[in-house]
Amino acid sequence: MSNGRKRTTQSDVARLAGVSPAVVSAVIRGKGSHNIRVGDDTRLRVLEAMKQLNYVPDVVAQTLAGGKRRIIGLFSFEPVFPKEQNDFFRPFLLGVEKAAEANGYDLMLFTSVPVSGGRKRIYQQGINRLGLADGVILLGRNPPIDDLVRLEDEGFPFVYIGRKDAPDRTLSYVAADYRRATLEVIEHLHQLGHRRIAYLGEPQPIERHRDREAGYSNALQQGLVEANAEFRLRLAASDITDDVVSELLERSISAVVVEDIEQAEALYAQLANRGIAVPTDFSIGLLGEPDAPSQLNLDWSGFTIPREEMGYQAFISLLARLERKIAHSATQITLPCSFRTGATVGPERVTATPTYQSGV
Amino acid sequence: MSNGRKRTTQSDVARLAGVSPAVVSAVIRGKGSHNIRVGDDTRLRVLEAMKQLNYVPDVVAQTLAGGKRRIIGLFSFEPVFPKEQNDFFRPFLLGVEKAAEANGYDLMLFTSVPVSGGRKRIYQQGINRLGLADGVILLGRNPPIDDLVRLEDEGFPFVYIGRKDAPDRTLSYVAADYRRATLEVIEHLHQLGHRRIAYLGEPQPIERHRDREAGYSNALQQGLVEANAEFRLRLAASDITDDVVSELLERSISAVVVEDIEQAEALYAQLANRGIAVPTDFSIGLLGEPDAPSQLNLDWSGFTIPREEMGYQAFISLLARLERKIAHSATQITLPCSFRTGATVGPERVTATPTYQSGV
DNA sequence: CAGCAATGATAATGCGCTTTATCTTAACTT
DNA sequence: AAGTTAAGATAAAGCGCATTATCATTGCTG
Repeated sequence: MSNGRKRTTQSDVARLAGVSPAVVSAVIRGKGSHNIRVGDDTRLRVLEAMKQLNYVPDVVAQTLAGGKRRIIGLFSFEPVFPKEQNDFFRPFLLGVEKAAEANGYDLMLFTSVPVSGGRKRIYQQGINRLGLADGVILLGRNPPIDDLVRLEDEGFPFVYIGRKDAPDRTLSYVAADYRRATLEVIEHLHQLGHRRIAYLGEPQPIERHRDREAGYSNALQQGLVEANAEFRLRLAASDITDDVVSELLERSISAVVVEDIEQAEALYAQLANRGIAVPTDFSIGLLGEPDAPSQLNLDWSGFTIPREEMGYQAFISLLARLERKIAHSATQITLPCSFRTGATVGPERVTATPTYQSGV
Repeated sequence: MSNGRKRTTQSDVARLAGVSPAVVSAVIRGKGSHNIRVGDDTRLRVLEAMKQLNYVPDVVAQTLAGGKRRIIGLFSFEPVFPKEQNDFFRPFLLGVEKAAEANGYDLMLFTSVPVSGGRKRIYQQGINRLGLADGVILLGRNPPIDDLVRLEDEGFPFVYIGRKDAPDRTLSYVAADYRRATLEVIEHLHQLGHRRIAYLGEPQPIERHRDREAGYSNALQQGLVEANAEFRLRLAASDITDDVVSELLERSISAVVVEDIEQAEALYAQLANRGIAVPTDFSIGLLGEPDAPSQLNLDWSGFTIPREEMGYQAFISLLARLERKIAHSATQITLPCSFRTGATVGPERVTATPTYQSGV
């Protein structure tokens, strides 16, 4: 049907039913939209003919003629079905899938993408295959910003899952509120008595890291962290040595909030080397949730990213954009994370810098 | 581009480049197939015009006009990105994705499918949306066979992941060799001295269950299981009561091979109730691997299903079918499973029916 | 210099469907 | 009875592209 022998077409049906092709089309599309009226008996005759010929409308032709495809593309700059435990992306996709299903859309996974310099790209010698979809949801930690800019300039509707900024453009995205979530983690530490809290992050911060650090800045502004305790570190996990611990102790730091699980684990290990126990002697707040398989398998205190919800909202947001037919109108949505207590944060243990009466 | 304002078309490019639309088409398609020749300078002019207009070919139109779609559909009768731990399907999809990527195909996830009676269906009032794809890979434990039959009769190319039989039809599929794998599990039990081995399966067996049972039958034929020990049970997990254990003991059964994890766990629990330890006193071979989150979290002896490989092969097989343009030519592929030892199978403990000298 | 093959390009047709403009009757108005 | 409206259907124009048949040059052979 789709290959090999000739397809059964609308005209075949029309001929058999003794009507014009337009009527067949009208029968298929049902009432509304078109101004073709079909009598009940005629409709039945057409349906009968369709059945008899085993007729299946050609979606491609329908699409070309009609416009709406009801297809949303899904483009990931990383493998869509990751093999590793690392399930970071799955919840996003689940959310998208649910939204698609709820709205009667199909999903197109663009896997035939060109790779240049080890990175997936949207454009292949100036051509993007995304065109088959009405719009596309983008995904992945480190997209080539050029591609996004170009896509935006073309007016192709897309929504990024995760915050993405581009120079002189306002991109649409659905992001998690890392700033607020970071603030909450610090508030929690504050409630437990911590006043001297340091920040430990990726050496090469991008949007999602900067958002977290902004939360730390907010905490400073609000006095949740003592001003003279402000201490920001940007180190790769492998650079978190014993010296770092020394420095933290010298500064009387009692808690650290950490961007990434790898760094958190490295810090934990170095503390352990010194015989410093978490959370008894020292607290670590993870600014997120462990996504890579944790060797230590600790119950980290931190927050949960609403991944599935983000996927869902990305779809909805894209749909809204499509339906309003406003090509250039960015929507930026930020969803709250959920703070969750774990076993790596405890009450401050009054040591070098007693700020209070020692309570319980 | 795809919505709102007019699309940039080939004619636009042609006009700007001062050539006919056919030339633009030829430039896009590259050498071969068509008999249109384009001079180098002309080609450059066209490419320049394309770039300038930000032209993106319409895949739909390309397709309708006869070009290859390079799209393989993926239709699952169950959610594609399952929320639960139950990751049964993911490896299949991973395999398919890899194959698609390797062959420059895109994947179309059909999620906008109609649901009738709680089951996903391909046909929606006689219409299937699958037509956009060149062919489709089907997936899911309990498809409505009617849909498969109809799809097959239509000549729409598809491959099922998992064995599927339909009356009077030969369907294409990629399956795991459950029969052979079951036989291997029993051989292993045999080597450990077990001679009286029972079979425990689903109350409503379908292909994949029957294949396993066929392995048990083979084992009987080969004398791996004593003829008078033949004992086949088909019970839901909830029906596996203490009576079942009694019956097994009465028959001097020393090992059971079990189709499904749920039943295996139920049996394990009932044995434990009686104080019968696995694998010391009794052995259980699981005919597969635990897919649902196991409460017991046991290290089951059983076999591994080559899921990713199945996905990959399904794609390759479909491709072969498409390229040969043979609509009706089923390909059935069976891939071997890997036996793996776990902690639920041990040497037979000579009890009621001592067949040997009691060894170690 | 006639004859022929490449080379470079065009016009026109059609893929299968949707939709707009149009047409024909039959059924109501006043 | 003339005029209007609604119902039922059709013809025809694309949607954006690929392809086939065709044409105009130019270069080359003997």
